[in-house]
Amino acid sequence: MPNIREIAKRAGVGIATVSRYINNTGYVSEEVKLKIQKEIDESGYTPNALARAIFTKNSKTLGLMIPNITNPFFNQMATVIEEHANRFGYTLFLCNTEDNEEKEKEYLEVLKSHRVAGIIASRSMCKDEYLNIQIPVISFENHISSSILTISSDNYKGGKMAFNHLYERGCRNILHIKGPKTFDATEMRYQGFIDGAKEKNIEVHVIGFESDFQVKMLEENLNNIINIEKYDGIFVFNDIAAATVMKYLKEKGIRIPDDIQIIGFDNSFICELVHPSLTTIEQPIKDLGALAVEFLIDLINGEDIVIKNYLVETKLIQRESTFLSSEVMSQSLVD
Amino acid sequence: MPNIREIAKRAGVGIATVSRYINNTGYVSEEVKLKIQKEIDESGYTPNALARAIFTKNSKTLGLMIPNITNPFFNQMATVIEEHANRFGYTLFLCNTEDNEEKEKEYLEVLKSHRVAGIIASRSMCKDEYLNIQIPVISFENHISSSILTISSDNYKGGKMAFNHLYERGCRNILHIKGPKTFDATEMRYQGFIDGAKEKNIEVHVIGFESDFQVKMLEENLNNIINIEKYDGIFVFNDIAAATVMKYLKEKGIRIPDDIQIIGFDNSFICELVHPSLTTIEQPIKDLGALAVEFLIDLINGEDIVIKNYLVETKLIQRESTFLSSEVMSQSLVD
DNA sequence: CTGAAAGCGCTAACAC
DNA sequence: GTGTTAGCGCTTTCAG
Repeated sequence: MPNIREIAKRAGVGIATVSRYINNTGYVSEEVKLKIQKEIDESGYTPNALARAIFTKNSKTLGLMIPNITNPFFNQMATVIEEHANRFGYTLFLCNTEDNEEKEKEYLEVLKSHRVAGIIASRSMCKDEYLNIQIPVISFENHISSSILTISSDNYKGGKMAFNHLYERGCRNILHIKGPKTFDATEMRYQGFIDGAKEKNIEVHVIGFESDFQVKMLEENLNNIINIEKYDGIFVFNDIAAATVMKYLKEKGIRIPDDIQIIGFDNSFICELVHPSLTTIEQPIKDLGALAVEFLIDLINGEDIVIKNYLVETKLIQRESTFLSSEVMSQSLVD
Repeated sequence: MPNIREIAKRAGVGIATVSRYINNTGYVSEEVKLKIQKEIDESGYTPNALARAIFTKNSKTLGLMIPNITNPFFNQMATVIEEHANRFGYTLFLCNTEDNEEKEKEYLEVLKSHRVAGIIASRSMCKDEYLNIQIPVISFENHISSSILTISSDNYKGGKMAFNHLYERGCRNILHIKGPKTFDATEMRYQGFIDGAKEKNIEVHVIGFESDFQVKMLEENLNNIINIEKYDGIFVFNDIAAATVMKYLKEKGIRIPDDIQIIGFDNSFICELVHPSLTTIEQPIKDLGALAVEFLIDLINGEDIVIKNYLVETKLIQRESTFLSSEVMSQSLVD
């Protein structure tokens, strides 16, 4: 791959002229333009973004720091973020932290060394490392520090919504299967759920679950609930875990929604794939991703962002795992 | 963020000494080492990987070009690839092509400009663009060109395995729901399936499906199969599509595996999530990903790789959607 | 309109 | 052991 000097020489012009032509900055005569383009085409020249970045102090790259690209929520976020970043001319470094502090720290160093223009992070395990970072950072789902804008869906309201939905569908013996304590998002869902129950003076049960997306462990947990059949409604912290619960119930011969109604969180593709389809609280992933990128680009461009917490509304998506409206009619007669 | 000159000045040493210290190349006295480290710590200095790359001609970055990080197969691959790349000190650019030729071409330019050390690509829509590329490339799943090593699981054998399994489980009226024509992988599964059927002198039916991972479209297709209940076994090109088929069947009151047995492909987490759990052909994703990275690193390091096609064995994972062994016993008496 | 030259941050000869 | 210097490929003044 030739460099700009080579192109300049071949085209018989100065190096600055080639630069001006490539970047469309300053005047270049039509005639010269053609000559340069010809040399570029023939040699397969592509400007070196690294050299450019060194000078312009903008690498046009972003770091995406997430626990696990295998998780539907994060891979959907990644898709939206990638698409938007692209629109602004930015390319993404993929950093899977595996919720591992060491790995995240290392990645943070790598991103710094590659001089990424900004970082979008979620569920940090080394929040202190972000305190004196000189790179613009946006966080989603989890709070990192008071100086970093966090974008998330309104998990609290979502949790309350979940409770209220089960309540309205006639459930009075409700269980919440709650996510790991270290995740702000699932913690908020739990809070919203609890508060919803208090408002209706309903006593609810909660069991915790200590790691993300590990179906096996969830199954073990479920076996510890001796009388799961005594509940008539379950709110699970996310869709995949909810699907696992559904499977467990089906295997015990418990009918959904007839015996137990169930509601998840996220509105991932899983909801439509399971039978019966899963009622859930939708997180507006497209909005979350778009906002994250737009705020980050603003920060990169030196704009001041005063807001430190940005909540996006969630939405109930009703499906078969809680009674559909037609069935609710007849059910309410019984109630 | 200071630069190396700044650190050198503050530590009262030469710039080359700092470089030597950082890169552990050449001698530096203990005393000076301490002074330099102190300045690095105090200033939060991180070496500029961009500048370094310009000189060393190795950016220590790789491009991962895949259709869609939302697809479980690709996000699992991405996870393995990321992990291995990391082990060799490489960081990944995430490039979702969406199976879109324009997007892939643009990304190829971006990757070139960022001087990635290598590219791992799958399911390219612009194979010609790879012909004269000056960057090491490894492809997985799909063939790009005769000069590019393709790593994939043995989809042909996998397809045959799927047929044979259904056959052994007693199915004689078998349907294959086949993936898009443009995907080498699903095409090979189809071929293996067909050939397996020929060997047993069984006539099979095949319906095609023209886009990836679009559950809605699959459902529309299914409605066109008037008599799906006449089949007793179905092989679907991947697990998600298979799960969709299962759901469709359940809604029609067809029992799995009693009325129709079903087998998928990939062994993604979906298999364990659906009820009954889904029998499938496992792709050894960990091996595929590890191999892809290792071969790519070899290429980057200038090694010659003569092999142009590397197949990894698939494996049958039997679950409830085809009879489990105990049930097979009694079933074979009937047969 | 165009080119020479300085400088971005780094590495590696090459002297001392 | 260490510092000076050239040069990696680029952009951008600043003359002409």
